[in-house]
Amino acid sequence: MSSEKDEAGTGKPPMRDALVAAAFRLFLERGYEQTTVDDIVALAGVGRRSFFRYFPSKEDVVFPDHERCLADMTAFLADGSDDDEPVGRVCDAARLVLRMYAENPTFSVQRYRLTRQVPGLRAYELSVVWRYERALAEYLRRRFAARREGILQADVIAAAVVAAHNNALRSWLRSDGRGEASTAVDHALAYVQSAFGAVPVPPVAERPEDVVVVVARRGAPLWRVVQEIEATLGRG
Amino acid sequence: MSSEKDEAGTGKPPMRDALVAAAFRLFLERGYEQTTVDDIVALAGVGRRSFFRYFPSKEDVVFPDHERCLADMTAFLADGSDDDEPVGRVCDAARLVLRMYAENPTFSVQRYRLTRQVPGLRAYELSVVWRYERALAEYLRRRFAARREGILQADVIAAAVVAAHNNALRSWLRSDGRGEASTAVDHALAYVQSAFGAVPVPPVAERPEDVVVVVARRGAPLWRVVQEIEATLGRG
DNA sequence: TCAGGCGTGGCACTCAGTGCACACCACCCG
DNA sequence: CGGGTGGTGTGCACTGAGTGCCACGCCTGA
Repeated sequence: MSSEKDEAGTGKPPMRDALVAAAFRLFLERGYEQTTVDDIVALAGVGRRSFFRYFPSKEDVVFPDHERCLADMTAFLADGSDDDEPVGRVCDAARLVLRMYAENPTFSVQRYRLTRQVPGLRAYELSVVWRYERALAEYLRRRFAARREGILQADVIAAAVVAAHNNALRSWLRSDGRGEASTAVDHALAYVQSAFGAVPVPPVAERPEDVVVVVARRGAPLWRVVQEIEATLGRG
Repeated sequence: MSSEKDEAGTGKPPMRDALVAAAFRLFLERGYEQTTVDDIVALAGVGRRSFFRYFPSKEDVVFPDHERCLADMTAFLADGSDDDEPVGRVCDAARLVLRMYAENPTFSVQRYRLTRQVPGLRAYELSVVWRYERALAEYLRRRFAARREGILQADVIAAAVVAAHNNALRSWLRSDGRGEASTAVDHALAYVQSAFGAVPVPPVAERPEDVVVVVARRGAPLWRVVQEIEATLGRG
């Protein structure tokens, strides 16, 4: 094992990457459950104890960058101002996750195939996704603190955003990472935004003389009302 | 260990129940992770091997009835006719889960406290919830097969229904199972139904003179407009 | 009475994960 | 220069979950 120095100032320990690479080689050629941690460390040429220094569990080696991504998302949500439209903000936060997947399409596709067929990994992925969802929900709870049903709305909208994101992400992964991932996700998130009323407003901002009048029957489905408004406002 | 006969035709093996009882006694008095399977089988007076005959893993003993409940939900969804309103149907399916929790309030509350503080159990619960969500989503996918965005809508609505249900369920559990669980869930599910268009509408439907007029500046954030409408319509 | 199924128990084994002690290396300090 | 000192990698022994296998008792039907 060459004791390589950390080159070019990237703070990445090379050993960690070596373990991920060795793990995936074995997972792909003989399956996740058929690979023991001993196999991985043998191929990587390191001690078994070191594996658990970098990854708390065998499953963690399959999701090596989610911890960082979750931190990025939390920071992104904390950075926002109170002028941000909340639902749009959490949609943008979800796009951060997509970007991480899109950075390494082949790796992401391999991991997707792995998690699809190994129940243990699927369960682990659920707990990862759950943490993203919690981060979004906590943000929305703060932003909706004034609303009567803020907590409920926050949880539901966070779940919907995550579901839409995952739907688009998975369809992209199923296509072997061909095509542009972001368009599918944009489309899916737009659906959620339309359902929950918040639509990006950016371009039209300065024409205060334009006024829209909407007449709605009390008891009408809210989404129909929103659809009308969207149509009237000239987008959607 | 008295070799009791199966009384009154309930198809329940007594050994299974004895294991659940022994497990929860130990979990509550010394914690989940501090209790080994050996402890459980010793208290229940059975062989260690028999534990894994009834429960595939130590975690399963905490959720002894979810398997049956999931089967009930699947059957319920399969039984429905094509005339059912789909979103209403999945909401009713979610209420089945609530009913299971409400059948044993004290047990449900104990389990809730346990899962809240043991990460491993939380992860396991996620995979249980995921299976419910999949069942709902599969049903909606079938019902929405004709829609352009049927798959996306099915996944998003299923996630929203589950999130709303869980939000209400947890608030009920946090109150130690006091009060009526169903009212909170009804309320939460009504919010989801209003967001996704299928509104029961029953009582208000016949008053076409109730009209809401909203005046909005073009370019105003749509979510602000929606907030006004929600307030005016008297929900939210 | 014997044959065969079934529920159960015991035993040994694999493997993930942990605690602990030790070795090595860099850097700092007197 | 010698001796701390902290971080990082390693070896070892141990716990505990989960599994495969086989043997035993029990019940049932031929």
